[in-house]
Amino acid sequence: MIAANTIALVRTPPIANECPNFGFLAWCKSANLTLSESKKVRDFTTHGRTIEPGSYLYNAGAPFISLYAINSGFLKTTLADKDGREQVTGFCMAGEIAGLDAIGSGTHECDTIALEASSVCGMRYADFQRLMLAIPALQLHLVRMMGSEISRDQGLMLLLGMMSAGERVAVFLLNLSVRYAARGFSETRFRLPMSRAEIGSYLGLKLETVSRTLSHFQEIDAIAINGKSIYLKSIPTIRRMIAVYGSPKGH
Amino acid sequence: MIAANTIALVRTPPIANECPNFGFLAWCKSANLTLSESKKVRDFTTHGRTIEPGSYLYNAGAPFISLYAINSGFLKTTLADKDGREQVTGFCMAGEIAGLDAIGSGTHECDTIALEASSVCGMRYADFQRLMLAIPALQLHLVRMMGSEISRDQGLMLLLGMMSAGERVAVFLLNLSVRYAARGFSETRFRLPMSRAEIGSYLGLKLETVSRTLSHFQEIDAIAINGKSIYLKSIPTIRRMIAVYGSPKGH
DNA sequence: CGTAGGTTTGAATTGGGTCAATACAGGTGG
DNA sequence: CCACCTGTATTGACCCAATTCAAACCTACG
Repeated sequence: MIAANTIALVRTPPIANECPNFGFLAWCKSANLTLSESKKVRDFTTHGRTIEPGSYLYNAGAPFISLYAINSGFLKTTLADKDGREQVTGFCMAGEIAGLDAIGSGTHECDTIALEASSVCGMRYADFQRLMLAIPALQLHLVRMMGSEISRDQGLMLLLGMMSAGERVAVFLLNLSVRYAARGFSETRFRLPMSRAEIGSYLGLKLETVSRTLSHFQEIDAIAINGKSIYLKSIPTIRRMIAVYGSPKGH
Repeated sequence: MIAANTIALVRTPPIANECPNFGFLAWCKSANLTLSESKKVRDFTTHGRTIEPGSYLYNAGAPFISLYAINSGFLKTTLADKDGREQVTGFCMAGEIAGLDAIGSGTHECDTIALEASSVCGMRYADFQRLMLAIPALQLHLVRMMGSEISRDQGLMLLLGMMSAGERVAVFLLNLSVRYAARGFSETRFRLPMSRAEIGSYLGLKLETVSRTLSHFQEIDAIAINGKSIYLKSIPTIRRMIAVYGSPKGH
């Protein structure tokens, strides 16, 4: 232990370098941990695991070992019912945490799959629990994270329960825009790393409907889209699609 | 303090009597708390608040003060988007906990409204947090509860995203059946305390569709229904409706 | 350069929504 | 005790948004 610490003093690069851009340390900051607490977290963190596009970060049914902070890349989470039908339940980008779905049951309920080459930091949940006992702020932060996951899911339920295709796609684009902006990327020009079918699955629509809706948005000059590259030409117009442009199910 | 304890020894009825049937103490048991830990929880619990049908346990936007354990009765939670459209996001029955939606943000996101006369026990979250620091098992239990809330929501997302009307209603009936059974009630004969419109809102359907689907289930002799009373004549038949009886959106 | 997977677009179909009329249940008051 | 009234539930006829089926079109990649 002492030897390890001593060595660490010599060869540990600045903290930021071990979790480039995003990762658990950025996350510690948002949890308001002190520097020494952050160091404790770092000691239990594995760095820089990379995942090829199309391969799994973890499988549904796998025992819950670790939480993952996404450093870079883009992943999807999918949930299957017992009849084999599956639905995309979320997309994960740099700066976000994956694996929360398993905390309740101890088993992953989702598959989490890279859409493009991604890099993650991992932390064993057993270690995390031990740290939580020592660092109350960490505990609160976990609860808050799970709370926002619940809010997110409930927003999606609202979307799936009562929005028209146009509204769903608009919500989806605006949500991505906000998340890219929060990470310092352009809020108007970005890539859609997922396929039309995956967007459709997430929104409860068929891929053809997604494609048609995007074409329609392009016709009315709200966006320009070319394959996976999109440019939001008028965010206000897109925003106006929600709850104004036809909501056949709304009251 | 000492005086209070002394008095308590004399006049405190058996724990169960303060939380009849369900409530926080039943819940402590499922959290594997020791008796003395349970007593601590009880000391912070308010008992027997009753809510008239149609009135609110709490409003969306209200600051998060307490968690509630449902003793008896039946409530719904509804979520509204900014355009005023609202959707039922869940039903709560005796033995379940309400208020978890607020833990993330500190503000209730849902309205929670009694469908029939209900009685609840309350516990201030501030006290709960303090107890969590003292009782690690409580902490784990909260996290597990939030985890199951996430699972529940994701199941509903699956339902809303890819199931036909028949499947949705079948899932709904089977889910209620299981929950009633878990509480010692009949799994085949029970009441639907909510209106058709509320069922529809929860399932992403219109009330007419719910009514038609129930009538159809009755025609094929899977159920007998009369207003709010239902009898599941053949649970296997209902189970077979899921993913077999037409799934227009399924693959 | 050819093949495979993803995307766009068109035409036909349909599940569930909308509108509307009727039936029923639970209270209320005469 | 019954006639009335109000809100909920059922049922029918029609309609439309989104799905399904199908064909053509890209784009990437070996």
